[in-house]
Amino acid sequence: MISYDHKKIEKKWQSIWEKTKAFKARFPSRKKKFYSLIEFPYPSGDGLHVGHIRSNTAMDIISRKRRAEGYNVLYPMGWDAFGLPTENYAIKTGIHPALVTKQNTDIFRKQLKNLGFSFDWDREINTTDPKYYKWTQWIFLQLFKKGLAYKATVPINWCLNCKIGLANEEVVDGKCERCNGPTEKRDKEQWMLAITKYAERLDKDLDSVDYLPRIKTQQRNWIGRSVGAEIDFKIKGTDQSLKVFTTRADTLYGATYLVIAPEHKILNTFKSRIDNALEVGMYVQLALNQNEIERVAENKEKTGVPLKGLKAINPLNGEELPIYVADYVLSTYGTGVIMGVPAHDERDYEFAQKLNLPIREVVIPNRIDKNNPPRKGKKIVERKNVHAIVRNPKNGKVLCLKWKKQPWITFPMGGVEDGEDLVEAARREAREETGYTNLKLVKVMGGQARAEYFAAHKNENRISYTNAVMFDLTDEFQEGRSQKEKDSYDIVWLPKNEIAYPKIVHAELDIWLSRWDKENVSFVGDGVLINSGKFDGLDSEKARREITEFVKGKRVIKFKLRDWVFSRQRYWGEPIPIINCKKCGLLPVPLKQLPVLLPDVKNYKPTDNGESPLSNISSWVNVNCPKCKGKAKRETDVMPNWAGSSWYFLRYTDPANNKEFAGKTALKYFTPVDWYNGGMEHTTLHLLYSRFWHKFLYDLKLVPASEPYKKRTSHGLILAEGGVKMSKSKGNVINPDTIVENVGADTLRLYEMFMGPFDQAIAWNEDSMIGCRRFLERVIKLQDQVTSNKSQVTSKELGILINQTIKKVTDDIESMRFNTAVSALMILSNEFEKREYISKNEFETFLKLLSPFTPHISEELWQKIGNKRSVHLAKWPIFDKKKLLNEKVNVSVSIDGKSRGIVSVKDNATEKEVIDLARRNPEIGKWIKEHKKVIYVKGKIINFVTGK
RNA sequence: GCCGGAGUGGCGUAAUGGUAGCCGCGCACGACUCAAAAUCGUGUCUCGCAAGAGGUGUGAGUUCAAGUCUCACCUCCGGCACCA
Repeated sequence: MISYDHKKIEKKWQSIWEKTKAFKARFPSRKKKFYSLIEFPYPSGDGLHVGHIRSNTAMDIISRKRRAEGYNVLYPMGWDAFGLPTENYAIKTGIHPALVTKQNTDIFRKQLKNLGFSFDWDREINTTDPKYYKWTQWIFLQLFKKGLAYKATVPINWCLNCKIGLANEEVVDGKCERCNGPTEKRDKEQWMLAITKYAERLDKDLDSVDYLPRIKTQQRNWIGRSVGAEIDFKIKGTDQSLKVFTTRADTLYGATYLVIAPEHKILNTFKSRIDNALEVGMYVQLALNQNEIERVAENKEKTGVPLKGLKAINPLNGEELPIYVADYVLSTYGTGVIMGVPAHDERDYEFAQKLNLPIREVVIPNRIDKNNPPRKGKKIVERKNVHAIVRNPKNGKVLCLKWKKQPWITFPMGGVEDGEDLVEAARREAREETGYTNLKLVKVMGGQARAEYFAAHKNENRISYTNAVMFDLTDEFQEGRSQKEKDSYDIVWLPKNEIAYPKIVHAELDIWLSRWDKENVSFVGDGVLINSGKFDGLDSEKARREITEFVKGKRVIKFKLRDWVFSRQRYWGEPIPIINCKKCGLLPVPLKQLPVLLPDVKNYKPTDNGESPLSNISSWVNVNCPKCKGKAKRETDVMPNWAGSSWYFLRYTDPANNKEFAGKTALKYFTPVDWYNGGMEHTTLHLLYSRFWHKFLYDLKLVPASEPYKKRTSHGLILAEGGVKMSKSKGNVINPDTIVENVGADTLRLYEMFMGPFDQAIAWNEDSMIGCRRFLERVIKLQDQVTSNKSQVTSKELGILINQTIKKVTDDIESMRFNTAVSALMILSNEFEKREYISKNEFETFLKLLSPFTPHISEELWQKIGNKRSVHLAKWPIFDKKKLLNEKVNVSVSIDGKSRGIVSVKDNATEKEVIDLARRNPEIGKWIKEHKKVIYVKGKIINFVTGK
């Protein structure tokens, strides 16, 4: 009986790998490189948890596979150790954050080593190491010298608990991301990084990288690129104008007012001309005093006041428009002025409703009939129509006409005469066509819809402008219908869920459906212009161009992305290497003096006035100006913890360099990162920030590629049992140590890969893990069956299964379908178990495929069956394309798509052979009677179609 | 509201448009055992004694054939959210 002593095996191999430096990335090297990366952890006091391991194991598998494929792999690890939890712990305990960091990283390192990850530990880095942050500071100074790091007084998010300024990204639902406490807006002088200067490239270059689509989408949403126009509206009686940013220049005829943000400067410039300046002033005061939470409060009603005495001129038609100030317009986006188009913007609609402003529809949706599209060269006739949508409130069914001569179902409908009332026209059509007369008006379903189609009976193309009117039946009384109507169609009542295209043939149907249950709201989509003078009939896209040009507007691109607030009034971060001299201004610390070291302090608490604790250390703060040698002060703000992680992957390529952040040749060889896996939560912060820094360094010609990561993938969260997030406060965090102790690292790794699709969130379930442990125990037992006796070599079928498994595991690892790769290995192992003997060769192939998942046990067995060199030096197996399929295949026999059994045939069997075989099989043959048609897909299925 | 993603046994999940439920957990029965655990074997979607019928969130559609493709809807998860 062979036992599985995981502790002994895992310890043994971990120490051998460490001694032999088995996973060292060589440099220089003639081999092709592969750089695989995972996010370096923040070494919190809680230690590693099982969530970390999912990403680590996945990239470990890929790294090990790449090595077996002959690559020189760089798979590094380090510590992102600056940050608030450590600092808060220091405040509480008085222990120096550096010491806390040291303790925590020691724990993390040990935990990671116990899991057998193939990191190159010689390249370990730590962002809090002065030898590292020297270069973080150096890069900051390059940004400063290029004008991309600047100081500005900005309203920042201020956390009342942490007493710290937060970036927009660190505020979640108006609350501090870390402590969940309330935040408010405060004006403060802050260091900023001009990431917006790179917005266009950060957006566009996403085309050139291989990121998961959802990652790209999320970044694009965050960057928020939108193309629009800036259009000047003259202020009546002055030589000044208001610049409006809009993405909907096509709706310019529908503008019925302008709105400016409360911060807008014309409020001061034209104060004397505003008749109700007092009222306006009070409104603005109120708006500016709101904090973030109040301003974004849900369902907040729109408010605003007019600027009496000021009028703007619509440049398109010369119309005079009132000007309002309202807090729903943001000063920080666009120009801080919008044109109000209530018919085509929901917010404007809401505002207009509230303040009784006119609503003018200028764009209507357009549909081209799929069944009868317009034909070329036919004359075009325009018509005005109405659809009557009649519901029976008793059963929710809808009144329809089933046409006798056409395969149509329609609503009651007809033309509308000029000047005829819509509702009356709809009533008339319903009565004439169906006989129902007792109808209660529910609503007119929004504005018109336009449709283009070919009217065959008149041989002409039509453009229809249709309104829909909705009624409820008050009773089921029905008048008689004319014979003509009776001959034309039957009356049918259809349930709501059957009101769908193409059963109902109206091209406009989707428009009515979208308005079915909604109150009258504005139409915000693109369509065709009406009520727009000479632009009538143009589609939105064309109209945007032509109208913008006509009013001499400028095409502009705007972004939601804002510059990055880079200051923190804290201790545990990289000091910003700037000296402030009253005479000479802001100066960079001379390069020779880098790094600016963090001084020792007694108290890590921020000061009461919100300054960094560093500001209390006069011996550190007071320096001589590097230029005039006069008295000057150091900058006391430190960097956010996103700083160190914005370039750490570059440092791994050359971690000990003390002349540069990394040597050119090492960078050239190792970067860009080939494959970066990490959490979705970093998509809009770390991932975007590091792309920005990297592009900046690329512009300075300091890195060889414009994008840092060729490929980015993401793992799903591991949740606690019950599907909730793991968190310390809930006490449901699973620590890997006990699992490694009880069942071993290999089992834990295997289970995390097997538990479900890698990219999906999944709940931890310790009971299921036992299956992975059992599998490994059975794999160990297989060694007894291994024979090197050639005459006992196993069957052809097994050879095919092995070949299929090589292909499956190889492909699945590449696409991160680890769960199915493990499943394939289990299937092969089950097959092995059934046999008396397994050839050494076959078992070796199996071990090689298994080794990236469970490296310790694979090494052990590899050695046991007589190999001297490590399994990680063995070549990755290659499958033989010709040996993937059996000669005999199972063909499924079905009658009318219903499966009735299988027959086993040669893979190239003809249809006739298969039919014969199927007929002869009594279980299947009894089903095969008359059939009109046979569908035979070689090697897969044969289907008899009876045509019933 | 907008943008992503997902809905399949008791559970985690698997299925190039071609026998739905592979692999694993759990459960049941059997073997081993004085007994239990472990291990091994057999079975395990639902209804039905059976023959058979039904079945992948709902409703339509395309197809010889739909978990898979199309349209509409419902539910859940993630992200964004007055960005004009």
